[in-house]
Amino acid sequence: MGRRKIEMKMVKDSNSRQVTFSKRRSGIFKKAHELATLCAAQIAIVVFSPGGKPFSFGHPSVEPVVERFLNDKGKKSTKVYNFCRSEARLEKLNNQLLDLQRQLQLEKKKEQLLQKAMKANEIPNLEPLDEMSVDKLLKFKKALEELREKMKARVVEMEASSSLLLLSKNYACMDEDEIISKNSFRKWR
Amino acid sequence: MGRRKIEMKMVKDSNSRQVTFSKRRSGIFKKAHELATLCAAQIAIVVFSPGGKPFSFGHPSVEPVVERFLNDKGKKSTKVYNFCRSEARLEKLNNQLLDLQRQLQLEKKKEQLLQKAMKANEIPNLEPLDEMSVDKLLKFKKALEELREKMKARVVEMEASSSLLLLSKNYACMDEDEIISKNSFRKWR
DNA sequence: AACTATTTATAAGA
DNA sequence: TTCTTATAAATAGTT
Repeated sequence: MGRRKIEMKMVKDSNSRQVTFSKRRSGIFKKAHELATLCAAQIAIVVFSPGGKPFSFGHPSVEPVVERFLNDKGKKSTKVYNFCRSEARLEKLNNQLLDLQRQLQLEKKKEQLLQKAMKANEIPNLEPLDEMSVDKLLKFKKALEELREKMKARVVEMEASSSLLLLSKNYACMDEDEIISKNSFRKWR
Repeated sequence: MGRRKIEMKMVKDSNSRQVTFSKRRSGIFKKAHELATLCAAQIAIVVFSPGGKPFSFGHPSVEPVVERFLNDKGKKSTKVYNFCRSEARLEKLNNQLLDLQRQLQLEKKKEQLLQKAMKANEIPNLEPLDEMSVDKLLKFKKALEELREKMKARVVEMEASSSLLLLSKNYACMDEDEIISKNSFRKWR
């Protein structure tokens, strides 16, 4: 499009490349705005210039669109990108918290009882914890360990920048089940 | 662009709107591909059709580009999106894990000791836990409670879909020092 | 930044 | 839906 047709290869001259980038970025953002207007569609674009500078366009804005996308994905994808629905994740976190709370209350009560018992038996400075508590803590620890391993792998995978998204994703979806196929996502091509 | 010039308003007819969406989405994705090829640029696009179906294009793929963008943002913005560097976040998680592990080992050892003591003193079924352990667990619980509260607020705010990003952000940055104010988290809108 | 000769995208119609 | 095509829009090279 222009005075001449150009080859679809990287523009070699750095200055020309920057000019082409600016022009085409503007063009794409304009098209995105039109798409959003004409079709009442949400769209987010993020792009890095050859020099590494970030640009973005979003309707209504980048973040909610991206998050909607990432959340949606979890409903359908089986491999790495298994995000869960927010509600499910929240509920899970809540349950973990409630478990912890119950545990702690139990511990505090037993602590009191045990300390009394200790005094009565002249064994100082000991506090109560039943086997269930220890078991639950061990399970929680294990889950966190798995999370850490996944994050490590991810960090390596993505060069210098690790995935905070994936962290929370894996954490929240630890035992999620509703998953289909990763390939169903890229409709383009 | 076409047989006729059209007004830049939402296409009223639902079918026409879907057709327009499909055509223009293809066009934008093609332009994005060209931009990436010509300029060696990274680009990610996510878009929802009028019917709410997600489509995406990414070079090299959506996630790393989006994450780079979000991470970059945190470095420069004093406002909302203060993500932490991945490494810092990972290290913090690691430390939390190590703390938990130490705690558990301590508990297990004390449990054994206490059970022996119990038997010696004829007090059955009690296990050891020192005051430090309880204190640490209480602090951890408190942090998780704060997280839960933030998530709840967030979910309400964003209609049905809560912010996984913000979850992990708040979680990983729980005791970060480069946080400006608690309110600075809800920036959009 | 502006200007155009061309190429490309696309609205309507089939 | 897919294709055709007249026209609008984008843009490569130029000034």
